[in-house]
Amino acid sequence: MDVPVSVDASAGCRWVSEILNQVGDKWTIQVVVALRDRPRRFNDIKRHVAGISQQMLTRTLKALERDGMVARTVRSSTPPQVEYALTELGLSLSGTVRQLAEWAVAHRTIIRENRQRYDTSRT
Amino acid sequence: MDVPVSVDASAGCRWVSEILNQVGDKWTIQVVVALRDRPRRFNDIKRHVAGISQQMLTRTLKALERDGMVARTVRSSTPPQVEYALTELGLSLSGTVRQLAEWAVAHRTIIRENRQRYDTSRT
DNA sequence: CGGGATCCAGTAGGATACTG
DNA sequence: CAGTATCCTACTGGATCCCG
Repeated sequence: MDVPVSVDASAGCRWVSEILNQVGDKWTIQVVVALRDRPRRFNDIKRHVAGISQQMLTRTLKALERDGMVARTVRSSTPPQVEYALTELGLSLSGTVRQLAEWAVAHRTIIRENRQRYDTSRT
Repeated sequence: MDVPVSVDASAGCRWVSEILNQVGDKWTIQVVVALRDRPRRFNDIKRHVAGISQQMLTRTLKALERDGMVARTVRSSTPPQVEYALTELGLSLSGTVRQLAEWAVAHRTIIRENRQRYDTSRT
């Protein structure tokens, strides 16, 4: 893989924005995190994420499947079982996201303080 | 700072989503990238980002300033000069984002292929 | 030059209700 | 159980005019 490492706006920025736009939507990460340990079925994910509607879960899973982040396996039986699992691509993303997650957790206090200071300073 | 490093859904996920929601919006990253090399003034950033409206640039900069990612310096003169610079917090974020950027660039081809395959497979 | 205020279109996302 | 279809609301983002 001989990929240019530098991200100099022209080529990379649009893509980074696009990726982050998906990853940064309201649910994608939480779904990915829910799948990181093991494959899960639809309502299993729904229970794990908590707060997501079946509508949004469907959309999120479809987007992830489209990108090849998640593999969908249908087992025809009664009741039907559909299992979702992270692919290697999805797993590698989750690893990268984890770093951002740790950054977010590590700096949440400072950010919270900054916001409060900013908000109160302009009453 | 005794912050738990693990991100096990309950505490971290909401924050990660919130951070990524801002970082992943349409312009934040590009603005941060524009400021990574050196401080810039409003229209300088606007020229550098290309495509952004002054409205969205204002909002983006305000959000970044609120979080303490960007410092705003006003130099009262004619014409007035306002300079924006990344703080250390903003710089550290840009470092973390850079990794995600590299991931995005490195996997863009695969993702593009996955999407095409998915889209054509369900014509 | 560096914005603020306003108006407006498009989309993300929530709440059901219905289906195989 | 695992979705699809529909409707509705809120926010995002663009354009434009105005102001210090």
